[in-house]
Amino acid sequence: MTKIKNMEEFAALSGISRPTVSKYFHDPDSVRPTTRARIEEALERFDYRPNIYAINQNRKLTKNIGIVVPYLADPFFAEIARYLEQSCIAAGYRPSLFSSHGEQKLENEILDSLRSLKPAGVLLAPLGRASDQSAIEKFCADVPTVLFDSNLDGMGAAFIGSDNFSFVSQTVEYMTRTGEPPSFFEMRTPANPNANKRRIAYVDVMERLGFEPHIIKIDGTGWAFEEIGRQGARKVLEERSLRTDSVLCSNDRLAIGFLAACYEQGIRVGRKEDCTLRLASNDDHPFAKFTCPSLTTAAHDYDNVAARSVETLFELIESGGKFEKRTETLFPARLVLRESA
Amino acid sequence: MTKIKNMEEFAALSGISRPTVSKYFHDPDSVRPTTRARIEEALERFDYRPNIYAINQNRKLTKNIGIVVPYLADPFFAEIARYLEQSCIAAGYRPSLFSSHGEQKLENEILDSLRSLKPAGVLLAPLGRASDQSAIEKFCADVPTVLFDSNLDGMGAAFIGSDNFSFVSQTVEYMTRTGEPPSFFEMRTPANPNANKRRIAYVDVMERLGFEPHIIKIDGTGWAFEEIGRQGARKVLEERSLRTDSVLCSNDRLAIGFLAACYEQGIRVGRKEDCTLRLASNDDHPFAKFTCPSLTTAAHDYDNVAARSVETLFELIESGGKFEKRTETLFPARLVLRESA
DNA sequence: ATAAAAACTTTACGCGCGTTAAATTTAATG
DNA sequence: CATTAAATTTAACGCGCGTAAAGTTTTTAT
Repeated sequence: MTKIKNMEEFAALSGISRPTVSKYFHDPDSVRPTTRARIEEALERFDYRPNIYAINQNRKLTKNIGIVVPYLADPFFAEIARYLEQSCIAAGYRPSLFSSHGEQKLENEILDSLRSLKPAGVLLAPLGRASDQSAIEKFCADVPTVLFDSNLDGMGAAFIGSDNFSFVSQTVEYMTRTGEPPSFFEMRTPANPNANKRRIAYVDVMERLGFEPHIIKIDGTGWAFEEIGRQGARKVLEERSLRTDSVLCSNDRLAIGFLAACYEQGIRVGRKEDCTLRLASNDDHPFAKFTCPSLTTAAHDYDNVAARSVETLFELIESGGKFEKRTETLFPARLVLRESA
Repeated sequence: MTKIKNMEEFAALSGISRPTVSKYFHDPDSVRPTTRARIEEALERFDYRPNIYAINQNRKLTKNIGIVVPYLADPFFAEIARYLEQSCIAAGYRPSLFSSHGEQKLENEILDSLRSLKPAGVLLAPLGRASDQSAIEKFCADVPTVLFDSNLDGMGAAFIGSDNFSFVSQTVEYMTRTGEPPSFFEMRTPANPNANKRRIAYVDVMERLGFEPHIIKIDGTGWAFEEIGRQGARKVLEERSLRTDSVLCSNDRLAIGFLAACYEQGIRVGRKEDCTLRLASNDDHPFAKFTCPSLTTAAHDYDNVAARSVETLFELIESGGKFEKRTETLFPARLVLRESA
């Protein structure tokens, strides 16, 4: 089988002129069906692919899409990234995946290198508090960007995420309905803006239900939430400073640490008779099913968040990179009842 | 500040000729220090970056490196990918990360799209049994590739991974020394070749120590190991077909499922007096620290596997993409004693 | 059948940079 | 200061493809 060097050669072999072949690769539907058939026939015989670099050099708009998540070692982001990737591919784009690994420096570097990729658009889940706001603002001014998961005021052309109020109200109401109203367990300085919204929602819901909110703030920085949660829970349990027999964690990864601490101290968690503590949480982390006991939690609407994010990005790209006004789309949570509460 | 369009313009502004500027970007040390200083000064003032696509169009060897892992939702691979990424960046390369998400079709597509990226080299952790061997073989013939984590006979220029024998012998010996010799718990048709090596090592070590091996094979396919492990453990526990009070799982993700099943059934796991089962495993998964009880396991030498992988790839690239002969490098495990055994 | 529209071919230029060869400048050496 | 070696400049070509203009063929509509 002959090795094809370039489109010229391939065009000759397929019996179609190069400009038409070029047009075909840009959009197969833009050529006559008979022409298309001939090209695709040749494609089967010769296995030619246009040179990516040459293609993108002259196109104002590449077919690249950048996907940036704050922390890929968190399976939650790995899952959502997977969905985003595949949606992009299905729509004929080339996604590239990046993780900021929790570091501002890295997030900035990624945005920098993304810029030179000249992407058609970017799906960005920012670090949050740790983000370099001005860097992100500048980036969004140059590149059509849709924010997801973690909102930064006014940045990007749109935001798609989960409705933290829905998360917390469902978990709080459930716990209140079936037992004592929960305390709220969170990091003192959370990395993610969702955490702040959840705290506010907790206070709000508790007051609405006529209970006094009780917030437990634990120390620790970084993205090792499980360890932070465990240390914090140990301290709380040892000091016996827990005022309630039910706790709502800000997120599942903290809860995983909390459960580990309980297990260490022989505290049985769950709603069975021999249990002294009920624990619920938010996110429905992929591992929440396998904790001991399994974790009652409010689940993200993964599929909708991901689907709407890419849809929005595609709309943005088609509108030339700008929306009339920034929109924020929030999807409600789904309560997942398991053993822990 | 002026917007710079191309290298011509930037060269003019910096007062250096374009070919020299080009040389600088290829290797800053290849120009005279005074020249370098002038370029870098201009770089500060004007913030210009060469167009990636134009750069790579004419270079036989790009500065791209592909990193492919079988399943990114497994934090183990996310962690190792992070290390690999950063090593590549430090060496002046541009890594791009891909996950096969456990699917052969996707792995093939990744290799295809990687080909058109014309990477200087690729770090590939293949799916294993599910891989399309001939596709990978062809790919490795065209692109300098180093395999890691999961070995495929004769493929790639080198393999770097962990010594499964070291893993299993340490866990088996420890369990034997401190209690009953363990049964071995694994999937009937494991996705990963390491699993086979571990089974063989188990049999080998048991016989060497004078014990009869006992292997429990459970059903299930795919990459949802935790769920497979739980289902399998449930069955074993319900049928009371466990012949020993100690079990060695082929990998941590299965063990996580096993522990969940034990918890459900009220079986206490650990080496304390009230425990009826000891469970150990292999991999030292990022979550192994947070299971209940925490998991005794054999840890990969993450850092060395990752470091050696990139080192080897760089050597490969410098040798022009071919080694005299294929090498296999295996790093021993480190036993991590926790609560489960 | 004829006119108009649509698709295709031919020709040719440009993108931004790699790269090479010859001419020139600068630095290093004795 | 003269001699060499090394670095830089100038000039020019090519990479593979996008794309535009003008001419030709095919399809669709009347």
